[in-house]
Amino acid sequence: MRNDELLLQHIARHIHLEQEEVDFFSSLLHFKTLPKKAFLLRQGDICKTENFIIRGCVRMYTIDDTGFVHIVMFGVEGWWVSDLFSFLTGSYSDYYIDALEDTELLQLSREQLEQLYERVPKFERFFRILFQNAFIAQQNRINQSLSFTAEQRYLDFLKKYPQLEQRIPQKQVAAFLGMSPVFLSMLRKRLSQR
Amino acid sequence: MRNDELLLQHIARHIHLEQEEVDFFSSLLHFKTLPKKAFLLRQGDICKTENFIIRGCVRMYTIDDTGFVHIVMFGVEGWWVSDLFSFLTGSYSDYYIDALEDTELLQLSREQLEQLYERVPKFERFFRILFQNAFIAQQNRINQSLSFTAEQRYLDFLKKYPQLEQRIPQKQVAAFLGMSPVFLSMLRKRLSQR
DNA sequence: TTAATTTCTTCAACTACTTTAATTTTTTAG
DNA sequence: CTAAAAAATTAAAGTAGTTGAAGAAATTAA
Repeated sequence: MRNDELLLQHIARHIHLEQEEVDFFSSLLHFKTLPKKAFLLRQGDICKTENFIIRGCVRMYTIDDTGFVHIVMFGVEGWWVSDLFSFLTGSYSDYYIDALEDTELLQLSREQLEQLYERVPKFERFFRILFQNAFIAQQNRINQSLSFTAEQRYLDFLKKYPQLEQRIPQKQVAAFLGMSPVFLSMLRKRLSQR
Repeated sequence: MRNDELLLQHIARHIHLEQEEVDFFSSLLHFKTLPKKAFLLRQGDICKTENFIIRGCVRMYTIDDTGFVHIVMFGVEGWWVSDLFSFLTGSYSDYYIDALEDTELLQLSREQLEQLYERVPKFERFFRILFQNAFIAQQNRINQSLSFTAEQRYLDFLKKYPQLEQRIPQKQVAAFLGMSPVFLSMLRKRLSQR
């Protein structure tokens, strides 16, 4: 199987491409493996790529003054990750991205992306829909962080990403949900006793 | 001044339009006034429009089981508001949108938007950039809701939207920042005493 | 396989923030 | 301009979630 199979499937859901457009697109992609614990981006770096995950799992996070980790997103197969702001403006990133499992990525640099928009404008549509959906998901998450208790956030996480909990250490789940690992452990006990 | 002046300026920052494209676009817009306290959307409604604010101020919020208001976003001049998920899927909305001041809007329905994408595909680019920027802003807000204290969130709000605090009741600011109005009042006192 | 490291759990002390309720100030409406 | 309603302040009691510390369990590495 071609390593861009998954990505092409995702694209085909939203736009139709001619074979030559597929070939051009594929020629722009750069394949990269990221072993577990390796960094894709560190605070202070400039984010040079948009990254599509074809296998594995990454987290994107910040570290505060007291050394705590706060996870802004997990990325698994079929997701895009990058610090978009740094990527688009060339500014230094506040974020870290590293691999929680051995991971395989397809990368697009900014110049390549711009070439792509120019040569195949249909990709404007593809990314418009991609960001539109990402925006909706984030708006929902913001709403829940305002209106849900820690327990509700955890239960919703289980429902929304049923497979993810097995793959990710519990303390990372806590750092994603905005609670301490100790409290998440307590929550889980309380829930299991019902 | 034409009532679509502001919107056309925003668009011109990202794409170039021919006069006939401008005219076609303008012909799709529907002007609407929303008096203070009037609803643009209620929970249970289907969101039928994307709304560009040319004057005034709105809030988008949910109400939880205990009757509390949680504000997901404010919108002022130059911002788009809608429940995108409901708008795109036709599902019932969880959100309320109402006006905090007398407000004027330009509205686009889904059919009109689809016509627009078809006749002037450059708008794919415009909305791609719009959602891309909105995504970045939201990602930042999620990160801050995870890693900032209530005080840091308030100070950042003041810095990011210096003009907004004058226009919006303090309790709404609290509902936006994810703290109780009582606590925000305490915070402000503490800060002013330094 | 074992040692080393990381993660998870449990408990108790603590704190950032909420809740309730009473008073004052500001805004709105007639 | 005045009355009524809404918003902001203050104080006190309460609670959801944190912190720190110590042991148990699981994972990693050699």
